[in-house]
Amino acid sequence: MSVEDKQKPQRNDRVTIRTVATHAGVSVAAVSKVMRNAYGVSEALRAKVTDAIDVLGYRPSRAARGLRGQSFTIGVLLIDIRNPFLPEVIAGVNGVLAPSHYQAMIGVSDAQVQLETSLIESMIDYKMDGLILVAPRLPSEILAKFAVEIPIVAVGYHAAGATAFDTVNADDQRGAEIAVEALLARGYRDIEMLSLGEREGHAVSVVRQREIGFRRAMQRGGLGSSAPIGKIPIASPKREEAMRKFLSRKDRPRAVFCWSDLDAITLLSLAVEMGVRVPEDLAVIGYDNSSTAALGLVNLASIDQSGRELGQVATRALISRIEGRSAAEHILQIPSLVSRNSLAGSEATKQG
Amino acid sequence: MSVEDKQKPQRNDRVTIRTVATHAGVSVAAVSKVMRNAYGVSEALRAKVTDAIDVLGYRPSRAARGLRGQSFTIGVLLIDIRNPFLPEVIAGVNGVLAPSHYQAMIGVSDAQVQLETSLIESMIDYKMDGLILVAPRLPSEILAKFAVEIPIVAVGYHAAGATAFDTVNADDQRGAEIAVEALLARGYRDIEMLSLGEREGHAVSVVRQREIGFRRAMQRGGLGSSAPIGKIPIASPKREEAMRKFLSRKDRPRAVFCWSDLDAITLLSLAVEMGVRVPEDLAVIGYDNSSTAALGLVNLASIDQSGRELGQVATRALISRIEGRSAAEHILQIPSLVSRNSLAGSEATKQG
DNA sequence: CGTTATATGGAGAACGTTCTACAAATCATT
DNA sequence: AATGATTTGTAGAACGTTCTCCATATAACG
Repeated sequence: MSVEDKQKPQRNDRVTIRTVATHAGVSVAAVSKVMRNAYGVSEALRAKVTDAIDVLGYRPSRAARGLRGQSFTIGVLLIDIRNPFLPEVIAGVNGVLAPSHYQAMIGVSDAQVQLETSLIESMIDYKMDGLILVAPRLPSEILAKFAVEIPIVAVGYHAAGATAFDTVNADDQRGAEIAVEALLARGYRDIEMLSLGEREGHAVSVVRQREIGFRRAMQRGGLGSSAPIGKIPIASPKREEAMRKFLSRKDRPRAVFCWSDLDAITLLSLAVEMGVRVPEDLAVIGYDNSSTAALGLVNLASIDQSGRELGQVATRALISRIEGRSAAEHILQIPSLVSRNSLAGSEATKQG
Repeated sequence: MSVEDKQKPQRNDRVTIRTVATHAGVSVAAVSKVMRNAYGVSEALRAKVTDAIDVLGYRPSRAARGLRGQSFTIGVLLIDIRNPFLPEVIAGVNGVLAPSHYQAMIGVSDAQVQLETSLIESMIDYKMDGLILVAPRLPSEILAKFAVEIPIVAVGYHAAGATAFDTVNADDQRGAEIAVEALLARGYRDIEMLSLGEREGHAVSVVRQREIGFRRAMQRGGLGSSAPIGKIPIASPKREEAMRKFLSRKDRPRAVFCWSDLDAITLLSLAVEMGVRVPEDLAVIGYDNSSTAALGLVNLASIDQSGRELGQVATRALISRIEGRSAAEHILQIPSLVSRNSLAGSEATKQG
C-alpha cells in the first residue's frame, strides 16, 4: 500500500511540456514555440512560459525531441579510447559544443568494424543531429550510405573525393615529409619507417598517407631506392617482438620514423632495455605529440597534428552541415615538428 | 524538381515497424512482440516477421523506444578523458555489454559540476536504462535524487551509506596502506604523501580515502606523529611549480606516495631534470598502474586497482539493478602493488 | 468604419515504438 | 456438444515532443 503510494508519485512527477502549459495557462504549442524560440510569441507569453519552466524545472525529453525533430546531440565515434591522441580531439569537440545547445555522446568501437557499424546505426536511430567519426575503419562507400541519413564528418580519414560527407585531417603526407626532412637536415641518411601492418590500416587511413609522405620525401632526398618501411603488428606480444627484432638487427638504420607515438614510445623503452642509445645510436621521431612524448623522461620528438584543433574544426564543419550546407568540405591542417632529445644535435654526421 | 524527387525517397524510406508489419502481413503489435520476444507468438508468426526484418533491414528507432519503454542504452559519465585509468574502465564496461543487447554511450564532463549535471540530465532525458558514473563530483544527495529517476552505479566514489544507488570501488584506503607498507618493509621511514588540493577532491573521492589509508598505515608503523600530506594543484603551471618546490626542499623525504600515476610520472620526469635520483635519492609509488607507468623508461611502482575489473563489476551491478534489484550494493575490490624500479632494492636503510 | 495585413495563440496530426485489453481461434475436459 | 481454459493475434491508446495549418485579435490604411 504505502509502497505503491511511494512509487506512483515518482512515476507521475515527470514535468512534461503539458505540465508547463497548464501551469502557465497556455497551450502546449505555445510552450513549444518558446522552447524553439520560433516566430510569433509575445513578450508576455514568453515571460509566462519561462517562469513556469523555471518554477517547475522543466527539461524537454530528448527521446521525444528525437522522434519528431532535432535531438541536439551529436555523436562521436572513437576507434580506440587508449590512444592519447583521441582525448585531444574530444576536448576540441567539447570546447566548441560547450557554448551551444548541442551535446556530445561518445561511442567506442575498439577498432571492430562490426561494433563500429552498430554504433553508427544506433546514433542514427537515436536521431542524433550529426556524427563525427574519428579514424573510422568502414570503407568510404559505406560511410557515404550512412551520410544520406545523417550529416557526417570524418576525422583522420583520407577520402578527399567523398561528396556525401566532410573530412578533416592533418596533412599526414606532409607530416611524414617534415619528419624525414628534419632527419635529413641533421645529416641522417640511413632512415627507416616503422608502420602498421596492412591488416590494421586501410587504404584511406592516416598510416598509409604517412607512408606515402615518407617515400616521397626520401625520394626527394635522393634516397628513393632505399626507403624501407617496416610493419609492426598492433597486438601486444607480437608487437614488442617485432620491435626487439628491429632493434637487434645488424643493419639497423641510424634513424627511425614511427607512424605513432604509441609505437615510438614503446620503441624508446625497449631501446633503453637493450642498451641502444637514443639518439646516439638511433634517432627516433614519433607522430601525434602525445603528452607522454613531452615528458622529460621520454623526450620524444614528434609530429604535432593538434588533435584539439582537428576536433574543433570538425565540430564547426558538422554544425554548418547540420544547418544546411550540402557541398562536401575537405579540410587539411598543416602539422609541425616538435623537436626533442630523441632527435638531438647534429651528431649523425659520422655515418657513411 | 529533380532535387525534390531526390529528397523525398530519402525521407520516406525509413523502415519502421509498420513497414515490417505490412510486408509480413501481420499487425504492428505482432512485430513488436517478436522484437521484445514477448509471450504469445507462434513459430509461424515469428518466422514471417524475422524474415521480413531481414529482408527490409529493419532497425527499431531508439528514440521511439526510449519514449515508450527501454532504450537499451546505458550512459557512462567520465570525469576526465585524459586520465589513463578511465579507458580501462570503459574497456571493462564494453566487454560486459558486448554480448548483450545493451550499448554504452559516453559523456565527458571535464570535471565541471555544471556539465556533469547537464550530461546526467540528458542521459535521463534520453530515457537511457541506467548510468555508470565514474568519479562523479556531485554530492551524494544529488546523486540520490537522480537515482529515483534512473538506476545508478557510481565508480570511484565512496558513499557506502547510500541506499539509492550502488557503488563499486577499489579499496582506496587499503591501497594506500599497501603502498606505505611496501615502503616500510624496504626500510623507509621518512615518507610523505603527495595528494590533491582540497578544492579538487571532495569528501567521498578516492583521494581522501587514500589519505586516510596513508595516515592509518603510518600510524601503525609508528610514524603517526609525522605523516605529512602535501597538496599538489591540478592545473598546469602551478602543478609543476609545486612539484619542483617539493623536489628542491631541504627536508625532502626519502620516499613519496603519489595519489595518482599522473602526478607520480610528472614527478619522476622533473626529478630526472633536477638531478634527483630515483630510487636512490627518492623512492616513488604511484596509483593506478597506468600503461605509462609500465614503460621501461618510466618504471614506476604503482598500486593496481584494475579499472577494467571495476568497469565489469559496475556494469554487472547496473544490469542487475535495471532488472529489478532495489537494495543498494557497495562493492569493494582489493588493490595490489606492482613493484618496479622507482621503489627498487632495500637501499633505504642508510637513513636515520 | 470597413477592409486588409500582420501579429499572436491554439488544435491536432504526426513521429515509431510499447503494452494493455480484448477478440478470435484452438485445445481440453466433461 | 457444451463449456472452460489456453494460445495466438490485433486495435488503439499512450509516450512527449514538433510543426503545419487555422482562428482570432490587433494594427494599418484608405
